[in-house]
Amino acid sequence: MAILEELSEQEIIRRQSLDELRNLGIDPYPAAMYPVTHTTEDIISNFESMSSLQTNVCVAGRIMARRIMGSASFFELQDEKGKIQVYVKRDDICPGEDKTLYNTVFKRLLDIGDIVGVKGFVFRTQMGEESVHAQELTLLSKSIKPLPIVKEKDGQVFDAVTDAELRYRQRYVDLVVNPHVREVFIKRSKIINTMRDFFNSKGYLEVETPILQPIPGGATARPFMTHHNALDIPLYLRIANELYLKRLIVGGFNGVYEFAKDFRNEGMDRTHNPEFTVMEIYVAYKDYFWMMEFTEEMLERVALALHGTTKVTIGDKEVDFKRPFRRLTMTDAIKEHTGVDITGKTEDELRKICKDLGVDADETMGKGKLIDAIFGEKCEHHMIQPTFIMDYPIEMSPLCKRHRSNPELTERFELMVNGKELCNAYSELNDPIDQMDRFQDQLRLSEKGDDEAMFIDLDFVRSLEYGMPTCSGMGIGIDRLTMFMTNQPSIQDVLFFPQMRPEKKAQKDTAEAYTSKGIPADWVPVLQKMGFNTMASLVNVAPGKLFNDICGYNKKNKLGLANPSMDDVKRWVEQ
RNA sequence: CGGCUCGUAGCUCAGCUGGUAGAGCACGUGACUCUUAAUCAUGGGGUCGAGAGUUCGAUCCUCUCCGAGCCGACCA
Repeated sequence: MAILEELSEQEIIRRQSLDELRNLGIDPYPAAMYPVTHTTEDIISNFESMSSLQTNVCVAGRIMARRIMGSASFFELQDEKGKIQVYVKRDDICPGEDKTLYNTVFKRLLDIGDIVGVKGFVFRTQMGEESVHAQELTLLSKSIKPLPIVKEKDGQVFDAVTDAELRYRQRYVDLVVNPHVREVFIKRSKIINTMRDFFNSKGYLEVETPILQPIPGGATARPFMTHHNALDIPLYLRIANELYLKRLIVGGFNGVYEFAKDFRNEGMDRTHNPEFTVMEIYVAYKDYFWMMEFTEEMLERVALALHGTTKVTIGDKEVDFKRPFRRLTMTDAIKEHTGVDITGKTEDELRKICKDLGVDADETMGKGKLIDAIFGEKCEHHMIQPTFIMDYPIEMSPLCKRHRSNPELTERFELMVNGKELCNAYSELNDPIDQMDRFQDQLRLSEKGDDEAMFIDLDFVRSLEYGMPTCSGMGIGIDRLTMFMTNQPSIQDVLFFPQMRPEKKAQKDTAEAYTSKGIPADWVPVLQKMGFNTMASLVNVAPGKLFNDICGYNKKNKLGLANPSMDDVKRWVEQ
């Protein structure tokens, strides 16, 4: 009575195949290792010699397509590296009298999606296709849920799975049926490895710092809160690791870096995920000029490692990561794109400039925020090619050293690429008295209503009191960098498992909930199939209509159940 | 948070000024020893996202909700 089950017809058939396989003495989930000798890529790339030698190979992977004929068949085997066609001939895999392995197991009990191992030799078919001629076929893992079917011919793909929800929620399916998706993640790994190799070659130390922090410092963002039971204190998931890495510079390391997951309890969109990866690096005795050159070299290396060229396509633009990048002060950038010189302007004057330029500004905004608003609205999106924007207003940068020649500014740069911020770096503030003052300015901002102001981390200030060498630090968003380097428009395409709203299952009462009210167990699946998934949903249903519907359903589907009486049905809906 | 679009078979998608649904692939059965989007024959498969309303009757109209995407706001 398949129709009454939760499972689809195809799922039921596959579960039955599972039983049949076991009855034949075949374990659909064998424990033993399988002695794979080659990947599909090994075979394809060495095909000429392997086929002329009829090299024996042992490959394993997933069945992605089957072309079954009488006593010979072909299937597509997909492994991590690609696909290859396998030729299965009945009398080759069943040399004796018993043809069960071919006729029953291969043709009927195996399915697309199953993971199998093949021992055989490399050859080319009459049609010219590179293939493996199977001499032994082993089921390694049975798939009981049908995969989406994607067809392909001459590189053209038919019925590709594009549904974003399925792709992101069930990334494992996406990776199987859209093999090109894995390229993005392989490149992501290569980006990180290239950076790590670069840092290590300079002798900098990869470190790990706390994710659970009592004070969420180092950035301005709303944190996720949690609670430690034994200590009975609130803890925050980190929004940045800057303050911890600088403590390590105080402790005497010359260069430290961390690829860190940060967490921010804010909005989600095409470029923001609640958890994201940032690389931060701090190097002693350097300043932000040095860091600009370091950043240029790092990004140029990444582009070359990935593409073999410094030119990278992003959307309809071509971005060139060739050193050196353009450098522009924030003041000059604003002058360039608005014609206004903000040098030496007071807060009130800046507010008027905003108004004249049509930039939204309100009373809670200080000088720093006003300038940032002008830059954000009028300049940022023009910076397509990598551009260092230097010398930010002091109010915006409470952890950054004052500019050596202008006390209203800081020695900070951001690297803009494709109109977006990619890197953020400072000559780090190491004057503990100044640092404490800046934290207190933040406190005042927060009292004024700025909910982005920073928390004060007194232990961090204490560490500076012991003395931190001059130092430059830089942070770069790895997700955003990966989006740029792989030309993906959405952060969800560079995260394996982007955050999604939880799936909700339709609520269903158990069979007991029905039977305890006098409804025969046989009728429960019928009622649920018709949408009455809970007893509550039956309340106030017209008994006549329900009676007609379920008896009709019984008849239509030839269930052969004894129909209830009209009075029975009345009692059901009166519960 | 606001605007727009979408949600129909396992997958990709049609459909209907409102009369409970179709295709291709996949799946079942049968045929077929070099196929390749295999082919041929035949068969089964659907709470049309959920709920409420209007109606004799809703997959379709109205409202609410859920989920997704795009744009904008906010946030970095």
